[in-house]
Amino acid sequence: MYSGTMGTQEPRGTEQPRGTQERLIRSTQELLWERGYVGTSPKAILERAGVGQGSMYHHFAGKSELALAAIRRSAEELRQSAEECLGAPGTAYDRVSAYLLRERRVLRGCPIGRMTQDRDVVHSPELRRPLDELFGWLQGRITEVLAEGQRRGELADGLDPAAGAAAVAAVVQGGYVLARAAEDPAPFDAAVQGVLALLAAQRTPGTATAATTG
Amino acid sequence: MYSGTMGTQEPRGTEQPRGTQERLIRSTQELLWERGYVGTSPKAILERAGVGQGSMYHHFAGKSELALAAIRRSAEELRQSAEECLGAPGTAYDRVSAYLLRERRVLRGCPIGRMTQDRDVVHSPELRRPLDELFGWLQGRITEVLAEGQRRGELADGLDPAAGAAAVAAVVQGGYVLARAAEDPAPFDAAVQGVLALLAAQRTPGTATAATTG
DNA sequence: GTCTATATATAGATAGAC
DNA sequence: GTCTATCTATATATAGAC
Repeated sequence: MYSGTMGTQEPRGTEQPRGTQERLIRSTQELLWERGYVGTSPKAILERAGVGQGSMYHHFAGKSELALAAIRRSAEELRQSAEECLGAPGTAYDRVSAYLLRERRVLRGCPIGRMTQDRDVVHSPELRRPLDELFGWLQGRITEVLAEGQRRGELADGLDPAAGAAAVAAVVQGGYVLARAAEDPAPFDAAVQGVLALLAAQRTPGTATAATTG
Repeated sequence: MYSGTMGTQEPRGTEQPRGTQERLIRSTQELLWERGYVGTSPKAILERAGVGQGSMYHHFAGKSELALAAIRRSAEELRQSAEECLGAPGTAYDRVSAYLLRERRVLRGCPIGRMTQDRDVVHSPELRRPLDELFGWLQGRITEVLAEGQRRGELADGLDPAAGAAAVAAVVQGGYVLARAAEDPAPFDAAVQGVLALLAAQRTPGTATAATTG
């Protein structure tokens, strides 16, 4: 049985090869990102992790339990990464802009968004939950940022924060799709520029770039 | 060998069960949509089509050739469907709005967008080409519509048509992702409303709803 | 805990009868 | 053109030795 993503034993600090369980989770994260759930075999996982089959089935009951740990981990990493941009100081526009423009390896796509195209994942309540939670959090967080911008007088009152937030989140996920179809990051960048320009038009006069209006 | 999507023989008009080859393409379209390329087995295809294994390998060299025919067909159907909205009369905003609001079975996602998450598809130049062409066409077509709106004086000159078009296309694809993560069409609808509201703010004063300005 | 068999089902395709 | 064997490789997991 899988003994929990966080629990039992934290890295000792001087743990060299980082532990079998940890390596299994990491290689599963990578493979799910590259190949999706159905395209990822237990064999590929243990080969990339450099462990034997017995080890894998000792730490995890099977493929789906390992995938659950990997998906949770990826979602948490993504959440932290987004929060670094969205929680930074600056105007609402600046923070959303930072989120949209942060360095991404566009052609690799989103490790969590990708999972929504995997039948076995969305059909499993357990596996789907981390996706739902991450994107729910993300939209909520962007909504907060936009609403705060309105309260501060940076953004037009007519803007619907929740709808704007959904559009921003969708542009990122859809940008990946367009970029992968073209095998070129350009459509992603264009979509981001497009939504940013539309959002910029919602700024109130005088909210140019840096407004330290607490 | 597969003898071409369009060619050799068109439906006779009174052809009852529609032909083995046609049934194979249709069931492949469905399965690729539901399960993706890697998740679709030849066995599943022929079972859904109701034909034997020999028939399938008689008409198509293998899975990838069949997938190519199915993907081309789906892309063409999608193109026609989009053109019905984007080529309709009305203001640029109305036409883009019609495209964004047309009836979609949101939780099923986009049959072509889905393929971008399939490693075997994007790594195959032949299989990826129809995706590239469809999304390239789509963004170009929306760009035209927006640019035309500007020329007609309906939309603000400051709007970048190509970036706006990329954003619109991305919102649709990303909307599917958010909706599937939530197992609920609501995020899709919210994203569409969000981008439409932002676009509406680009309309010039006096271009309310129906402007028959030829 | 980790390893090497072993086992069953399916994937993807070929061969050859009708 | 269509069908039923047949075939090899892999997916996913279990068993049991060390």
